[in-house]
Amino acid sequence: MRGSHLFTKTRREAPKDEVSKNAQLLIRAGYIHKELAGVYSLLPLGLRVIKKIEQVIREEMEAIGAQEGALSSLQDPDIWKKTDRWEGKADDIWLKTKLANNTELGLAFSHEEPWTRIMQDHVNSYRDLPFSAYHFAQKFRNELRAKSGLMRGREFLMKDLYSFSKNQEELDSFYEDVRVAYENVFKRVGIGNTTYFTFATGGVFSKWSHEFQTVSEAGEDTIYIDNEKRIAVNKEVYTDDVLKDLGLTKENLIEAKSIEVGNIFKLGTHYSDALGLVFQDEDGHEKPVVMGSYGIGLGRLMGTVAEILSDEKGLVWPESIAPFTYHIVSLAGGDEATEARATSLYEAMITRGISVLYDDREVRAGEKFADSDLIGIPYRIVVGKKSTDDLFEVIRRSNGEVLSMTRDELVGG
RNA sequence: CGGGGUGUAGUGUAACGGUUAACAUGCCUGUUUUGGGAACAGGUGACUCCGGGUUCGAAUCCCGGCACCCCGACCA
Repeated sequence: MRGSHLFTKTRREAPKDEVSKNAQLLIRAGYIHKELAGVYSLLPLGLRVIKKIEQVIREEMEAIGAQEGALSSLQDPDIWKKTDRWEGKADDIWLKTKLANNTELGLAFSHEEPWTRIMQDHVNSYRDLPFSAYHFAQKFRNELRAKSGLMRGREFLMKDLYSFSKNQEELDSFYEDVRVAYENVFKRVGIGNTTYFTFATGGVFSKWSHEFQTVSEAGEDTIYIDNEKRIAVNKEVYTDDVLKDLGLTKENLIEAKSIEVGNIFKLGTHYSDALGLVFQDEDGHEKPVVMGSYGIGLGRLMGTVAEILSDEKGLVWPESIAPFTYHIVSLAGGDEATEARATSLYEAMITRGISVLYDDREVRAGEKFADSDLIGIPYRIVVGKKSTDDLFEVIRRSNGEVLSMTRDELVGG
């Protein structure tokens, strides 16, 4: 991608209606556009990051055998009535709409019901179990108060995974697989060492649910961390009984604000009972499928990385989810030989399929550096009159380290 | 949903109830410049959120609405 073709522009100042660091930086750098409170559109750079995050998650989901589908956002009220999530308390969260003939529809705020119903068509025997399915889908929630940029929105992309098992043991086993997969995801996107496996409110079928909480002042949750055991307890279940149960002592716990970047939850047979998702077991008896659900909000995750891995100059993406790996900054300033050198490097890298943004704009060095810092691509290759055809100055965005790399090293050949 | 706050060029800000709504930045022209947001000159860009009202006169005061931000409540 050539910088001169990229339609987004950077801004010196953030719009005054954004207070959160994640939204300020992502808007200033041209990753996202705010449509409404709690509703953001993705611009080319932002979409690249989201796609990268999506791919990291996809790889970890495939690694535990989950199968990808894609369910609709428009929802049939019938199945939600069966689980008592169409009216009453759920009214607070739904965004509902109507067809021309006045039929009511909902915009999905989650997908337990539709996934469960789909499985009625495909699950008959114990031989069909266990398995798991996931998708990346927009969620719509009528948040009373959207806030903190990408942290709490009314429309957002979420990966949700559902598991279908014969019994509790199978569910427990898969649940553990997901825990490991989630830890891998958070490690890979660069927030592994500040993210804690956290005990939180459970449900009817399990004592706890678990959250993955990333320590950050931008978070809305409060957790108590045991750094030795690398686990935490959400404030909502922070009681003497719970601590005793978990073998934790107050003296070893540190209170911290945190962002919930993932949640895993044992559903038991709540949804399968309500919607009649059953299978015939070896013994000939009909039994409800035992389920689990597991979610990661992609936009929130992008926002969390923006919050945590940024500095006063701008964003700092880890290679795993950066929109580009390299940022060639050409300081030709009208010097044809320099420009040719930069362009030649760019074209060679593109030919090799290397992810590179080439700032070929005719602006001054200072502006290019400032923009490059703000956009936060991991490696900046500075091509100026000082560089030669073979040796390039490469600066690591995360720590400012200056590397000297040959053309062959950069082009990979 | 309760409480508080804010709406003025694309963006950030200013303007006592009183000329043609100002400054910075952005954008356009030109000259010069070219390794950390350059300089100069000229230009472009606003029914001051919407609707009423008070007044000789409203960006400014009052009423209603809408939007946005913050705190709280809420968040399978």
